[in-house]
Amino acid sequence: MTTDNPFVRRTGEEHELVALLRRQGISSALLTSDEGLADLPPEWWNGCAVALIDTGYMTAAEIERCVQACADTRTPSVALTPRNRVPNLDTALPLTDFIVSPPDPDELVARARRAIESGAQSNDGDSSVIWAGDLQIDTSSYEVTIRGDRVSLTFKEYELLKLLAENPGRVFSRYALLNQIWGYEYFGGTRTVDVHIRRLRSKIEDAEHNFIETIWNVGYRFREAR
Amino acid sequence: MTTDNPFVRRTGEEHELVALLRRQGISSALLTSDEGLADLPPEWWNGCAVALIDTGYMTAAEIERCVQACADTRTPSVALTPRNRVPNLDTALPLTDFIVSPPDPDELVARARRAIESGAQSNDGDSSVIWAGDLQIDTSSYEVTIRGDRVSLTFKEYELLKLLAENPGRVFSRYALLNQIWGYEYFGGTRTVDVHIRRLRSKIEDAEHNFIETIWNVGYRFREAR
DNA sequence: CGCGTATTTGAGAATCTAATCACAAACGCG
DNA sequence: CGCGTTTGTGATTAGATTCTCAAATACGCG
Repeated sequence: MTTDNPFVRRTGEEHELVALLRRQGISSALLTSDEGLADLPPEWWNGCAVALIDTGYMTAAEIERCVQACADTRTPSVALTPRNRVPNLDTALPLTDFIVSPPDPDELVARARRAIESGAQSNDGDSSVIWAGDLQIDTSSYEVTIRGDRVSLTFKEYELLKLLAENPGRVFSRYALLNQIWGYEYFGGTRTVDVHIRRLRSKIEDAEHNFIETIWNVGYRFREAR
Repeated sequence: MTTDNPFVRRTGEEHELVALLRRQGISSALLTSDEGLADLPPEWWNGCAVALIDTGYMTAAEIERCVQACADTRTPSVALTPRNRVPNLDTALPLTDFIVSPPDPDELVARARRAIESGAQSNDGDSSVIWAGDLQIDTSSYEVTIRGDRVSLTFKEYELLKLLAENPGRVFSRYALLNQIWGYEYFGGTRTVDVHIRRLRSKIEDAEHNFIETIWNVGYRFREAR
């Protein structure tokens, strides 16, 4: 994230907020004016996971332009609003969230996280999507897509993939998988797991894309993202 | 909104919050426990534009159940969270917003408004007509037309279609449908849902138009618009 | 390299779920 | 009350999923 943009003023307290978020692994920018906003290159926005908009000294029109710029670039936005101006907040603004300023650090971090999360959710209100490389698992619609293509999985295959993909790198023994997905101990077939893994693989993997690794003598795991 | 529900305790400060919102024209309920939540009839939720969840004395599991109940009924939810528990907020929860408790009145009103707004946006603004592909559902006149032709649905069929079509892509389990439309848990009859789905399908679908998808082992969903 | 063991694979049987049907009960209404 | 409509339920059927078994293949190790 470029730090020398003219309109991203970093004086005293403001700078601290961005630093605070960075310490939490969140890249942010603090907007204190709408000057030059329109001229920012797309790359700049890519380096900014969430924009803080300090509305303290802005006019309503300025605030709107900042909020709009964020919305246009799909950057989540959190407005810092003095307590006495909270009632004036325009609910029609495409603002992701707001926080009373001066903000409590924990609350700011929480709101920044939530703002980023909410942006990640595609269209559906409460849809939660697990991304795993080229794989996308939508747990609210039970849909799995691989590089955009829809994959049709059976229930058990889906459960298996979800469990593995939620825990990339973690190795699950067959026994553990049986317990987690089948819900009770099986009499007989630990082979059952193998077969389901096989069918799952045949649906989501091809020569150049391999997701599920076999750990000999132990079990299976989802390949960690590189 | 019924005020004598056992789990919606209205003691001192809490009651004031609901009253405060009502003075602003916002109907709300304050949840302080998850007891009896599942048994609430759909009408109850209709009278509640936004739910305040006082997380102060709840366990994480209780909170999750409350939040989930709101999400299931598409009621916006705002969690009242003590300052020291803000960092523990689970971003994965389908919570609409949160506010540090004890809340500032103006901020609470603003967040309640925004929460309600955000929920309303999920559908088509303020139009009473739901469009879903060739299907048009007029919620003010209870009329359904498909490519202009009027379809005559029974009450339950209409309710079912409306719920599904309002949430394209979202999967509803039979259990969820029973709760939402029938309003209480059924003894035995999950077949009931199947049969109503079938009757609905026979009225709105034909060989080349398929709206309702079956998700094996899970439930049904309205096909997402492409 | 060769052996024992673990995993993968294929195909069919067994099981389970959803769709369908037929009918009964409940409801609304003149 | 009698009739038509809507809703609920059990039985049956069709079809998809899951499980099992055995053969083939891959791996680890001496």
